[in-house]
Order: sequence, then structure tokens, then C-alpha cells
Amino acid sequence: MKKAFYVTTPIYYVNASPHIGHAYTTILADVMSRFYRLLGYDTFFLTGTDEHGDKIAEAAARANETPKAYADRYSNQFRSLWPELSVTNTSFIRTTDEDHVRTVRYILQKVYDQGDIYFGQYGGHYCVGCERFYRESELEEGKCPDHGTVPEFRQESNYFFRMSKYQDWLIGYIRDNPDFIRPERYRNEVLAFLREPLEDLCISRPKTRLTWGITLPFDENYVTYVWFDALINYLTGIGYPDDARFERFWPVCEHLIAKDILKPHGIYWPTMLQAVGIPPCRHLNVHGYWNIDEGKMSKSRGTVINPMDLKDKYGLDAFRYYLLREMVFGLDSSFSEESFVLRLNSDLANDLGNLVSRSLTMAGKYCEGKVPRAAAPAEEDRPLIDRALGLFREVEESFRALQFHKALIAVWEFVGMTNKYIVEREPWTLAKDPSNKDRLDTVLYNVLEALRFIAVLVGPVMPDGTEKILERIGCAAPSARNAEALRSWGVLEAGSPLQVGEALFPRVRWEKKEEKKVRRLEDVKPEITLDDFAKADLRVALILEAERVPRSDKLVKLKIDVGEERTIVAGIGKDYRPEDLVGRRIAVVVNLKPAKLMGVESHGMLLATDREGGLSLIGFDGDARVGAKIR
RNA sequence: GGCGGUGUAGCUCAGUCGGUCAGAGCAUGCGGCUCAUAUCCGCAGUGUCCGGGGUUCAAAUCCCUGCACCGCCA
Repeated sequence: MKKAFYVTTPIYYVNASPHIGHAYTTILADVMSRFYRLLGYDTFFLTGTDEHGDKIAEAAARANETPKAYADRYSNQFRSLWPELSVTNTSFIRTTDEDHVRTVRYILQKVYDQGDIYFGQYGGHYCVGCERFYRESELEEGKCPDHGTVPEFRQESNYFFRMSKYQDWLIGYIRDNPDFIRPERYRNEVLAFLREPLEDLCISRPKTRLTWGITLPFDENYVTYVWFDALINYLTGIGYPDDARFERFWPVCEHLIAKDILKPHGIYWPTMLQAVGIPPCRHLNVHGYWNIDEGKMSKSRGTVINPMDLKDKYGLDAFRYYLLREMVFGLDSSFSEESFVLRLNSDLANDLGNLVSRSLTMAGKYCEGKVPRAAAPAEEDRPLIDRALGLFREVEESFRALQFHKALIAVWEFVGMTNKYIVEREPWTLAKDPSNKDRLDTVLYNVLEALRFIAVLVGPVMPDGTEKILERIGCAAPSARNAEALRSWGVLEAGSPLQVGEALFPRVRWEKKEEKKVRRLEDVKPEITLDDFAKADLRVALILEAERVPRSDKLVKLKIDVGEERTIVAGIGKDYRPEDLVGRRIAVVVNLKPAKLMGVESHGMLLATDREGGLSLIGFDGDARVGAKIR
């Protein structure tokens, strides 16, 4: 029986349009499933949309729509985007699907019956934006740290999942299965989190407040809360509980997520599964963020790049190649048009595209546009052939370890090797002497064979380019597109017609936009009136004495004259020696509420500015009168 | 505040078990070739391996400490 492979993306929340983050995860899942198909695995690739919850209900109300109509609209954006990115998902699941609702209720009932769900009280500061409660200590000045809004106080009776019961089991499981969560940094994060006692998970919302959700099977007055609903999609998607696909695919499940949803996937989900009696997925694979220019990608901040822009501008293959080549799995990467164009021009246009072009042109000129018949390879051909035959294993290892960039580097080393092979064999010189015809044919055959290997190996990442190359080198048969075809050299059939065609990856011209942006002051505080400013009493002061505050390398205690003697403490110890300060005139806020710093009371604050490598005191042009107002 | 990660060429980064480890790609400069998309191939650099201390015959690598940035938690 064929081996099985199952990969999932998160189901995307339908409160926003798809962006680069969604595209990356989904393309990654696609690359993986295409690769395993190449290996001959029976693959299942699941993606979809998450559609319940407060935020959707509220957004729908604002848009004057039913939640379902609203969710339909956004869900369709995702569903219709994937084919445009050549994403070949097996199935597309929605949390509003009937079978999903049935499975969620089935699991809730099961867990409830065995006593792992109980009814309890929960109260506190609830932020609507976050859809969660905050503890007092988590709030910043009484506001939500993410949204900066004042949370509502809510008290509710709700259902809780006994997550804490499974904490020790989970710790043990992660310890016993070192590659369960990967890369390791995220495994460590989960373990670090589990060092603290786990709280039980609130899994319901009363219908008085939220009806847009799945009704609890054991209490008509409540719906289930977002994570308990969403995570279960990974089971519903393969037919749990009664479809045979579940037995086949679940044990090999690979979850793919971005690091922002590590906690639900690394903690809630395995404990939920354990409560149901299902083992965790095979791997939880966690990737980093794409940083757009400087600013971070964020759904709520609205810095959204539409993946379609670059895909349309430079082609889908280049887009997919860039995403896979540029990011080291697990780490953050920065996304810029400049690095995109650099990759496209150097790797795709110069190295690969030009290799295809020169090979086909030569075969066209010297071999009547057909795959030539090769004689036995010469000794000097061996390295190229051996490398080709060894390449698949290397690429496979990198793929299995999620080192996609390394797989591509390996293929590109081979592209370079083939380019070098051409330069060293000099087909154009061989062509000048008809007695070299056999050798010329052999060399060009080898080049075309090398291209076949390259084409098949980049297939998971660049499906269109692969098709074009295989077609042009006269190797269109579907049987060429599998790992088996990479086990032997000499698969291309002599006499097959070649096509030169247009440039595969045209070089693009792109110039860095001139930095003629209007310079703008950053971090400007809210506007104030003159009266507001006048509240600050600024004076010229003369430093009379200066000494370091004991046990602090930053603080210096200053005795100053501002028309009266005062003591102030300033954090300038790293930039000024006390002995250099005495006698200087400085600017001081004199009506600032006194504050104690390291036990010393400070009656005022001096003014300074940041400069490269430290602080710079504000001074005066010429002598200023001590105690004079600064206006 | 606690825990963890990172710091290597102009840029992005690789560097396993301490010992050809001072590296790759891009960018830059020079040379070669003419089949090719001004492409390809070759050569050439520049380094406080974040700072300081320690272990060792030997440290980018191990230990301690400081700094900077990042992440998780509180």
C-alpha cells in the first residue's frame, strides 16, 4: 500500500482578506504535498476558513449582513485565491460545514460525558477585540495591551475543559517526542509555558451574548468558543469519526502554522485530543513572520500586502520560489521587492532561465532541434551525472527537515554545475569539426538530461516552470514527473522534438525608488496648547557639585543653583564623568513632582537629547543667567 | 523582573564533535568565452567572528561576564 501524507494549514479567520502570511503557509503546504506526491505518497492537503465568533458576528452586523453571508463572502476570497497560486488542496473546510458542526458536537459530548468539561464561573476584564479575558496584572493602565481600549467587566457562567488534568501528560509527551514541535525553539517555548500551572480552558459563550457558533450538545443556551470549534477541523477534514480516511491520514498529520498560534496548537490541541483519546499529530511545524520592509505584518494594524500584486507583476513561479528560497523555516524573514527582484534576476533569469535558453538554442542549431543520441559518457562527464543521481536524496532530506531553502540551494548548485559543464565542454567549438559530432551529441544530451533532473526537482515549488521545461526538452510524459524518473540517467528519448520558446524567466528591471519621501517626524505626541506647554517651568541651572549615586552606573546626583539650591538626580552617568559636570549650565524642569531614584530625592529633571552612543546635555549659546526662564 | 534566542565580509547568512574555519551567495573590480535572457565561467579582495575575562597545546565554536537586538512568560 502507498504511504500516506497529510498536511494542514490553519483555517483562516474570515475577518480579513488573504495576505502574504496566509499565502506563505498555504504555498508551503502545497509545496510539501506536491513533493510527497512526487515521492508517490497518497497525500491529503487540507485548508479552509474559521467562521464563528464575536468578531464575525459584530463585523457582519456592521456590514448589515447575516454572519453566514459575511463569512461566505470572505471564505470565498480564500477559496478562489488558492487556485490562482497553483495551490492544490484536496479539500477546503469551513467551520460552518454541517459535518464539522456534527463532529464538534460529537467530541464535546464525548468529553463532557467522561467528566472533562464542567460548568463554572469566570469573570473579569473582557476585551472584545481579543475575544478574551484579561487579568488585572496583564492590563496596561487599565487598557488592553493589544488594542489600547478599556475592557468591559464581564462575569459569566461558562463551561470549562479540564486542560490542567493533561498538563503532566503533555510535558511527558513533548519530552518523549523531541521532534513533535519543530523547530526546537518553539518546542522550548511550549515547555517553558508548561512550567507554570495550566489553567482550565473556557470553551463556551452564553447565547445571550453570542449566537454565532456551534450549540453545545449538552446545553442549548451556550455555543462553543472559537478554539474548541476551530482546531477540530483537522479531524473533520479527513472524516472523523467514521470515515476510513481518518485512520489512514491522522497518524501522519503534519500541521503547519505561524508562530502566533503556537499556544492553541501546542497546548490546547494536544490536550483536547488526549481527552478524546486520539494521539497528537505527527509534527507541529511552526514558521516565522514575513516582515514587510520595516514594519511587521499584522492583521489588526492593516499593513497588508496583497500577494496577488507581486505574483501578477513577476509571475507565480518567481513568487513561490522567492517565498521558499528566502525564508529559513522557523525564522522571520523580510519581504521586499528589491530582494525579490534580486532573486528573480540572479537565480531564475541568469542561472536557470538562461541555462534552459542556451541549451535549447544549441540543440536547435547543432542537433536539428531534436534530442540527440548520446554515445557512452566520457570520464569527464561522470561528475555531472553522479551529482544528478545523488541530488534527489539530498533534496528529499532537506524537504523532510523543512529546510526548503537548503533544498533549493542544492538544486541551484547543480544548475551552476551544468552551466560550468557547458563552458568546459564548449559545444560551439565541437560543432566546428564534424568529426566531433558524436561527442557534441553526447554533451548536449547530458545538458538536456541535467535539465530534466532540475525541472522535476523544482516542480513542487515552481509547477509552471517545470511543465514548460519538460515540454521544451521533449519530456512531456507524466511518467517523467516522479521520483522514480530521477533514479536513472538517460531517460530522455533521442529524437524527441525540442522547442526553444520565449525566455522562461525574463530579467526584470527595477530601480530602488528614490528616497524623495517627505521626511516626517516620528513618534510625535498629541497636540498641546501654549497653555499646556507653559505648565512646564524650565530654568537655567548651574551645576555646583556632582557625584555618582552609589550602586548605580547610570545615576548621578547633582547639586544645582536655579536661583535656589536644589538636588536633582540624572541618568547621565554613562555619558558624563561627575568632575566634568561641575560648572556647566544646563536646562532643568523645576516644577516636576519630586521623585526618589535609588533612595535619593530628585527635585527636578535636566534636559538632554539622545545622540549616537549616548546622551548629550542641552546647553546655551554664551552665558545664560542662572535661574532664568526658558521660553 | 524571569527564561530563551541571536550577534561572523557592504548586504543576507553557513560554519557539525574545539584542530585547512576565516566561508557561500548577492553587490563591487578585473580577466576568459560567444551557445545564451548584457547572460555563463574564472580570479580578486576587504573581517576586532559584538566587547571583556577564563579553560585549552589549540576557541567563531566550551565556560563566566557585559552590551545590543529579538522572542516567550509575568
